[in-house]
Amino acid sequence: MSLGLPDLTCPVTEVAPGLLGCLLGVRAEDGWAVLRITEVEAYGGDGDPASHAYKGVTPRNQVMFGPAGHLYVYRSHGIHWCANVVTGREGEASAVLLRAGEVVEGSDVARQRRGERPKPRDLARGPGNLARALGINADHDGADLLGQGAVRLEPPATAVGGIERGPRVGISRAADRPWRWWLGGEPSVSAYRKAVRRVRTAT
DNA sequence: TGGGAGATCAGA
DNA sequence: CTGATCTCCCAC
Repeated sequence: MSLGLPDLTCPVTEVAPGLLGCLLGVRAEDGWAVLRITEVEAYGGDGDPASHAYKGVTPRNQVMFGPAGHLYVYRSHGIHWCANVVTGREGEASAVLLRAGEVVEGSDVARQRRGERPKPRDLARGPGNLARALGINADHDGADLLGQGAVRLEPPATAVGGIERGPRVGISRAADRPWRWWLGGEPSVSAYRKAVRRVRTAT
């Protein structure tokens, strides 16, 4: 049960569960929407082979090495955008992947961005869908979450409880680490899937 | 409810 | 060539 925002400079495995229930507001070109975070994953920290920062700084992951409280956005599978909250001390890359949430404001805009197909609970289910529902893209990479900018992170509106924990989704390395946390009973939480290596393309 | 395949591209 | 994914389609 947390009240305010967690201290983002703490170790990522402590910060991650503290982000559950927090609110993330995003202003994009086509509108403003707010989301209640219901599922997260920790990356980085001490030698995490599943982290984008595992092999050091690159143009893509440089935001992860910066100060806590900024948004790290990357392109996934050439199709989706995924958003992370950078944590820890400057220089030591670590971040919390936002995997799912419940849209609490601007659901009309979110619906417009996601299309008619998905059910209400699927609006921001899964990291790619979450980013799309909020209108997050490369423009938001590096955004300061604690100021009055386009992306803002705010404390939970109500007490948070019922936190559950388990292995991360869709990764092949260090797949056994229980670095995913979610709010039990929340319909927006991703279904667990093991990582599957693609076999090959014919010919 | 869950497994399998395709889409599509940036990173190393 | 692989991947911190999603959606559609099919079997059970």
